[in-house]
Amino acid sequence: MQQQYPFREIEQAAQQQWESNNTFAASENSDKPKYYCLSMFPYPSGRLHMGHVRNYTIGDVLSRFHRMKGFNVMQPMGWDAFGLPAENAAIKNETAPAAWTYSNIEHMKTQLKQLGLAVDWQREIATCKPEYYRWEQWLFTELFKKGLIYKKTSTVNWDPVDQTVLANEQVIDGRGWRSGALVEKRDIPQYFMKITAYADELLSDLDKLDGWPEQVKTMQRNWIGKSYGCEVEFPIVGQEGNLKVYTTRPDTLMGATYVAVAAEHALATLAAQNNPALADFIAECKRGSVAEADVATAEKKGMDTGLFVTHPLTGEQLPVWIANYVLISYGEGAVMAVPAHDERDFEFSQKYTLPIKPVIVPIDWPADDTLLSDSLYYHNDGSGEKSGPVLTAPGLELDENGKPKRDKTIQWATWQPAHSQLGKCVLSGAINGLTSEEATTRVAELLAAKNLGKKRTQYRLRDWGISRQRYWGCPIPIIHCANCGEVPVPAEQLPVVLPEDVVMDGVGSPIKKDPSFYETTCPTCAGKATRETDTLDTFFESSWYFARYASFDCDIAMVDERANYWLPVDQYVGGIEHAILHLLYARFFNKLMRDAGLLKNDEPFTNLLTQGMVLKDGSKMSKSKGNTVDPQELIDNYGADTARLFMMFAAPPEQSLEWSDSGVEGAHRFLRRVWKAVFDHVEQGIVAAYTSGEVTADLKTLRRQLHQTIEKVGDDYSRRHSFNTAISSVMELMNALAKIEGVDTTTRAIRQEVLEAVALLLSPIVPHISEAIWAELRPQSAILNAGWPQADKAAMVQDEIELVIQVNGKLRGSMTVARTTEKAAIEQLALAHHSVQKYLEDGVSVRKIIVVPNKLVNIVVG
RNA sequence: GCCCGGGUGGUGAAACUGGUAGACACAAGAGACUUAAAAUCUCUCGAUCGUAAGGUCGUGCCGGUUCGAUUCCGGCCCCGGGCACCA
Repeated sequence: MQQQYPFREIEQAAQQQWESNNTFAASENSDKPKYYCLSMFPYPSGRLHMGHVRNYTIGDVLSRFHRMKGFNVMQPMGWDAFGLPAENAAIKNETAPAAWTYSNIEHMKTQLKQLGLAVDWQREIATCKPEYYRWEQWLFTELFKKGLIYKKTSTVNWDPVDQTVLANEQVIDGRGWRSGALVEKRDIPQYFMKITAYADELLSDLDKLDGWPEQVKTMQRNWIGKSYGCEVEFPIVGQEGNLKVYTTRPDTLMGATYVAVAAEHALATLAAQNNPALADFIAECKRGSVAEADVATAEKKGMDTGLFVTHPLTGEQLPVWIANYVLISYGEGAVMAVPAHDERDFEFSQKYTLPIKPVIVPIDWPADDTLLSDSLYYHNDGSGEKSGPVLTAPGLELDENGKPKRDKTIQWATWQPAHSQLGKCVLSGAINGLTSEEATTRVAELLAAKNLGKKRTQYRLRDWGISRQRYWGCPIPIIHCANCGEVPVPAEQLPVVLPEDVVMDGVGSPIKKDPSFYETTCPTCAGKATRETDTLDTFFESSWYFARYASFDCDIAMVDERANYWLPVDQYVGGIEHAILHLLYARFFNKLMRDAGLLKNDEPFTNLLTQGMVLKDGSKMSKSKGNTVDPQELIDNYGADTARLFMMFAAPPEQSLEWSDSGVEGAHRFLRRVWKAVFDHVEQGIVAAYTSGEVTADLKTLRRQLHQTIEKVGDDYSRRHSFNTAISSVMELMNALAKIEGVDTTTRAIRQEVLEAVALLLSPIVPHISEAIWAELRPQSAILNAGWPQADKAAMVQDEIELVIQVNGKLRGSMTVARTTEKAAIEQLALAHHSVQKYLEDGVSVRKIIVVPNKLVNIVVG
């Protein structure tokens, strides 16, 4: 054994052996329970970054741990290979996106192998290869035939100078990133997937996902956003037809003081026909990006259309406004505005001095008939502090200005109706006195009687637009025929292959300018026809790759029976940034594939671990911030085991991780200490690990710690995913071992026992060094066959325990008692304890004694 | 703006079910070894008062519940993730 820790040699040797023996090849023919461990596949951007190292180390630790626990493990790897960066790189470097992508994959694959991942590389897939995307083209045609994919117009960011569609990311402060031109919204026809048809199941099945973080499920629930409300129709004054709105608060209908429509709404277009000022305003609203964050943070602006609608219940005429805070894509693209009970409507009404009419009060307010009409009080206290309107009832105390006193004892004077809580209806005619819940039902009935509305369930979730006007993506398998319309490409003509040998000039997609791609014949009538030249959203590829790994080499179907062996994925690991979109789309695809008879499971991922980001100097490592650390240097200088150990030790996996050069040094130092401890032991000759016999108290304590550590580390790996504390407890064990100096037979046998266990406990995290030291400790056996160590329960038993003594909850001392000491005896010992005595003087009496078993005694005096 | 997280020493963090705040590391300081340096090893290390014993304060801020709160509740501040065409 070498005295110095030879990490390069060790790592190379181990990796070569794993590769030549196909050590981590997964097979469906096993008696063991299966464990499918999947990490989110990387986009082949060129080089591995620290986020990859963290993600894949977590996945590898879980894979290797489960392998040791006796599972039939599959851990695959592949490439999310289509996407925008390849086009940008192609324009910049004058290379084809395909060539750039393939060379990146080559390099990154080498890097991943240097990390020592227990991956089954036979199953590698790249989504840009026809043998992968032909199957999603096939699924597309099937879903198209079923009506689950359809075409409609929708809005994109348009760069009027570059004449191109921009991704949200490419819009900076409302301008195109290359041209600097003001971006416009433009409507173009696109394909959509009917994810809303699965909204209910996507929502309700979240309850089955016990292995998912609660925060992710909450985010998905809110994203789907099921709401129960009402559609309400407002007849348009002087014209045929009604303006339809959707509201979640029908109980506030009597408080509506205007209606607002989105700039894209048909009524807005109509009103602008003979009104240039309005047309200008609509044009202004259509500037800027389509991103919801931009729309929602924009200053609230609006303009009166001059049109009026009739309130469906009161007959009152309400003005119609165009407002930039109304989203065309949600509900009906129009809202009834109730400034008294909606924050946004309130802000808008303040700005444009529209009336505010409070109609909801807390349940225990006086009955409506005691409210006088002049008791309605619009409040703006002039303090500059934002304040809603305040309702006041007779009998309330008013100050010298006639305003209700802001006094805590008079609840109403400080209650601001603009906060949107539920309550009881007042000043509301036919629904006076009803609770919000009762009013909701009653309003629906009243509207239904007039044929001007009804109850409706609404989702925030929208259908998924999948068309992209870009080159480097999967071609949409549709043929446009003048006679037959949109014809899906027949299965036997798939795949529609994306030409890879192209030149990117930065103006539009090469296939849109390539007749040899788009000119074709109609599969139905054989007449001249053109291919669709849009490509699919890259989320399409990443929505089903988890199934393809099981059937990676199947060339007759999208997936085969092996998918039903491996799925669902037992453990999915990836960044928290994918909590909504990717994970929702993948769940959706799983259900689509199930309903197409391809899969049996309802949900794709049983357990989910969302890993935090890698930061440096408090912010995310990224090229643009110039704060990246190249993992390659780390691997070259310290080895993969150090990189892995540091990543797992620096923070729990779900939290963000702060990069630290000296932390890496520390991780490396620990591995050297482990190596040295084994070297020193082995130098004197290896022995059989301790099994039984008399031991000294110190050795007994060491063995107790050893077996407690085995138990804890197993729990940390499996239940808690708390790799950092697993490592720290092994460090503590090594520190304890270092204090034991004896060289007698028993001590050496116990040292052997500890070191063997340390190799096993650390092996999921640092597999190379663990394998090497195991080979020294047990020359005739392989660590990969050793399995997870068993904790010896008998060795873990503690005869004496330390109890903390508190007086009034403050720490005053501690005492050691036998484990079996009775509660009463503990109380007496605590009262008699010297640290307690001075708190019992001066006639204070003991009021209560609380004994928390194995923890503490708290004496309450007073 | 909306939804979801997070905030603990000089730093990364630990405290798992309301029960000893700061385990384990990093950095720093002191010492040992060495011709010297590196490496390694030993000790100190939240703030504050005290010669010491010991006391007081302390987990973003304000308030509450409790014998006891980093942990539960209410309100606020700051930082991060997502917002449907970045992946």
